[in-house]
Amino acid sequence: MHIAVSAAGDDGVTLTELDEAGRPGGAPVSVPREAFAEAVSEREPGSPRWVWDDTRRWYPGLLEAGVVVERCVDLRLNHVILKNSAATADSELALAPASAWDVPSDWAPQAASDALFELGALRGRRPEEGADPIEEFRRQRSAVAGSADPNRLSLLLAAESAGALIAVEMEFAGLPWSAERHNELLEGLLGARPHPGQRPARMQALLGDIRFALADPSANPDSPVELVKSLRRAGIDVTSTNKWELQRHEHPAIEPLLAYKKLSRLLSANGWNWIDAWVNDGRFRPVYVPGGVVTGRWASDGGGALQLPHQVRGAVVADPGWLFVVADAAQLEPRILTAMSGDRAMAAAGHDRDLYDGIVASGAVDTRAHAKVAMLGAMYGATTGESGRMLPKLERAYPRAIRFVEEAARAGERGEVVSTHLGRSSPRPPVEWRQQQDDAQQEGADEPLLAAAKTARRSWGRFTRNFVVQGTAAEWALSWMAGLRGRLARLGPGLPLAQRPHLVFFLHDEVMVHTPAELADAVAAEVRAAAEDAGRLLFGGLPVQFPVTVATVESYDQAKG
DNA sequence: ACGAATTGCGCC
DNA sequence: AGGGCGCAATTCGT
Repeated sequence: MHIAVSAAGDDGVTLTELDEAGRPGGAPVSVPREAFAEAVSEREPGSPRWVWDDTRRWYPGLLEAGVVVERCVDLRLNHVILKNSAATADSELALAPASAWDVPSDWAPQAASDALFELGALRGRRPEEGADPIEEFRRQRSAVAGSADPNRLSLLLAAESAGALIAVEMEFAGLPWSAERHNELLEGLLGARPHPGQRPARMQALLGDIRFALADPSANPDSPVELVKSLRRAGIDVTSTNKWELQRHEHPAIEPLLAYKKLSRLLSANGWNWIDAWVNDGRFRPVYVPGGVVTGRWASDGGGALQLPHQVRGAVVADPGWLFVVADAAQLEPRILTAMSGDRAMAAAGHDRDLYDGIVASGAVDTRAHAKVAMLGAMYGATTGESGRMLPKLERAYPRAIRFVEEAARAGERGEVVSTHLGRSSPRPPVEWRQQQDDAQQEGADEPLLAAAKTARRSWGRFTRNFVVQGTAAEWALSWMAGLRGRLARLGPGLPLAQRPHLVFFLHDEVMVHTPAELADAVAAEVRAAAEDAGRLLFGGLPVQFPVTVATVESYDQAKG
């Protein structure tokens, strides 16, 4: 059963039962905002699917009232998918002009301070006209029903909506974070916390080494422009200060300089200021943004949640009596490519073992490192270097897989749209791109113009090449996590989220569950089972495995990393 | 002086 | 001539 949730006046909520096609069934029921959570929890035993415009708008309040929602339809996220999908291109929804449903969520993130939250409540609330959730739900059901493969799209929409629930739940629970342990890690690497504007001792010492090695007492590694000048004066022929270029040179200044930059990065991105800004009551609460990346990956807003450096992962510490179950999907993207392309040779290479080892065992390349760089290159569109050299070997052994990504690249170069397995489609190239290609076709187009157009064409091809793999991997990961979420709920039936195993972190192909220690083994089993489910859901009977590595740990740095 | 763009690097 | 991001600090542009 579906129940639509919509705002009624300033401070009420209307609940309307809907049938499968999205038509209203019984009479709508209006309740005051204060009674909303209770009204939802009363319905829970029958587990309806809650249909609402924006999970971030409705769900935080429910969680605070102790209500965990089992299933939902996030109309805004699903709208974006259907609006862009090639599978629903001729639907009423896709053909309609832009509306309130095309505007990104502006509901105040839960992580905002109270003061900001109050401010957000006063402004930034869009008018509701043209945004009737019941009407939108009907349009979405109709678009899916009229597509060539409603099952795949339905799965995608369900997974995306489950992700929206999980994102809010992870913000609600927070990632357990020991500020004390973090401080110890920083002190070990940098020295004691300095006064504002001062360098930590370890960086100050390295600065001395750099200046000595360059024979330049005023060298300033914090300024790329000045640093390039200093390096060139010392006879080091660089044009930029990035790590890649610096590493190629042999000079006593290079090593301390790279060490300095590494520490400088740690200090500015995840140093003491970061702790002050982001850790409260032993929890790090970033804002996750489902669907924040065009490929369907999540993005995050604030705190750099999806870029936590390995250096500080030791500060992610489970509560006393609790543990983390950390799991990641092994070689996810190559396996996704294997399944999408139906490459049986590659499926065999990855059967019951590390896929890269299997590629070596097949004789295609000589080392695991070569297999890995060649596969990544194939999926990213590398043409030069080691990766480019390995590619022909890979293509001889696995022609179907390699041709699959090549096809996606050629389509992009022609300006076409490509789609993931479940039907999320790539954006069309920007109008300037189209214009540039057209200009290059004109008679008398000069050489620089032709070259620039070709560069842009290849670049868009690399994007579409990667889109199909990265996007389908995101679909698998969402399905995995959504299934795991349901399984975790059954490990602690009726318990509030924070008192039973719950997800606390998600990083593209990796999940982390915070669990009472005695349930850790059960959680690990659910993680594996959910991964098997995800493979079956997306690819049915194809003989492609999606193994996961699972570690039960007290702190994040103990997971393989 | 200020906002926009760039650089550099962290994650997958 | 290698895909997708977010963030801080520097540098550019007006």
